[in-house]
Amino acid sequence: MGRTPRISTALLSLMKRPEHHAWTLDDLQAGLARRAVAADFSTVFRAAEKLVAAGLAAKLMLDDGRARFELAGAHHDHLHCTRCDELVAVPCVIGREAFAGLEAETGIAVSEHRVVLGGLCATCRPLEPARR
Amino acid sequence: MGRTPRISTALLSLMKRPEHHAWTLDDLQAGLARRAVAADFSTVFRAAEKLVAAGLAAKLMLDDGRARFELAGAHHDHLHCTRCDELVAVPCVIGREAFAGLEAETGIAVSEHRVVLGGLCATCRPLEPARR
DNA sequence: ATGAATGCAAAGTATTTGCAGTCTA
DNA sequence: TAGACTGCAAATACTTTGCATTCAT
Repeated sequence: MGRTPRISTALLSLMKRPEHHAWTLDDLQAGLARRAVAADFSTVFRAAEKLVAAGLAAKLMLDDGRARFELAGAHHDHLHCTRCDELVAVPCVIGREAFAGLEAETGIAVSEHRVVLGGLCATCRPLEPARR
Repeated sequence: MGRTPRISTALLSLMKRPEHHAWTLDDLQAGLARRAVAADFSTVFRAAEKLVAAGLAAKLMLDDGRARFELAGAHHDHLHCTRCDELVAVPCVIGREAFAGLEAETGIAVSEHRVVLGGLCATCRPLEPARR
C-alpha cells in the first residue's frame, strides 16, 4: 500500500556521493535537481527526517543554524572548514576512558558526544588562510 | 557619547547568576524581566551579540536550533542534559596531543573545538531516567 | 479503496534588520 | 549635538505542517 518512496531512495543514493559528507536540505534538493530529480523542498525535508527516524541518516545542527544530514554509520567527529564551509568527517578524538574519568569527577552520565572542530580541511589547508 | 548600555550591563550581571550556565535569548529576556528590567527582544539580541563581538560572551548553537549565550572564560566543554535540558559546563575532555595526531593523520588544521555531550547532569543523574 | 508519498501553500520558530526616538558625554 | 542605545515593527531564514492529490498495492 502506498507508493515507492522515490525521493527517500534518491536521497540515500545521493548522500553516498562524495560531493558532500553532510548535506543541508538545500544541498539535498540541489543535488537531486542536478540528477534530474525534481522534488519539493518539503518533500526533501520529510524524506530526510524519515531517514533519520529509520536510523539510516543522522541530523546535525551547526553554529550557522542550518541542519545537515549525513548517512548513518560508525561514529566519527567532524571538522567544519572555515575556508570552504564543508563539514568533513574525521576519526573520533575522544576515548571511552575520558568519559569514565569525567563521570567520576563530575557526577554526570554521558550517553553520547558530538565534536565539531573548527579549522581547515585537508584540501584548504595548503591554500590561503581562512576567510573569516 | 551615546548612553550607558543599560541592557548589556544587566545581561553581564545576569549571566553570572547560577540560574543557567548558558542562556537562550528568551532566558535572558525572562531573566532580566525577573529582575525588573524590561527590555525588548531585539535589544536583548543586539546586546548579547555585542557582548560576543566584544569577547565577553560566547554563542553556541545546540541541536534544538536555539542559540545559547554564556560568559566568556576558560575553555570548557558542555553537557546537554537530556532530562532537564540545561547546558552545563564540564572540564575539557580533549588534550592538545589528540589534535596533533589528528592533524598529522588527516592533513587538517584544527584551530578550535566544540564538544557537546549528551546525558544526565549531576542533578538529574540520581533521578528518573531521561525523558526522551 | 487504502495508505504511503508528493506538491503546493501556509504556518511556525528563532533570528535579524530598519528606522525613528532617546539619552548622555 | 554626535553617537551609542533602545523599542517597535517588519523582514529573514530555515523548518515544519495542513491538505488535497497521486500512485502502487
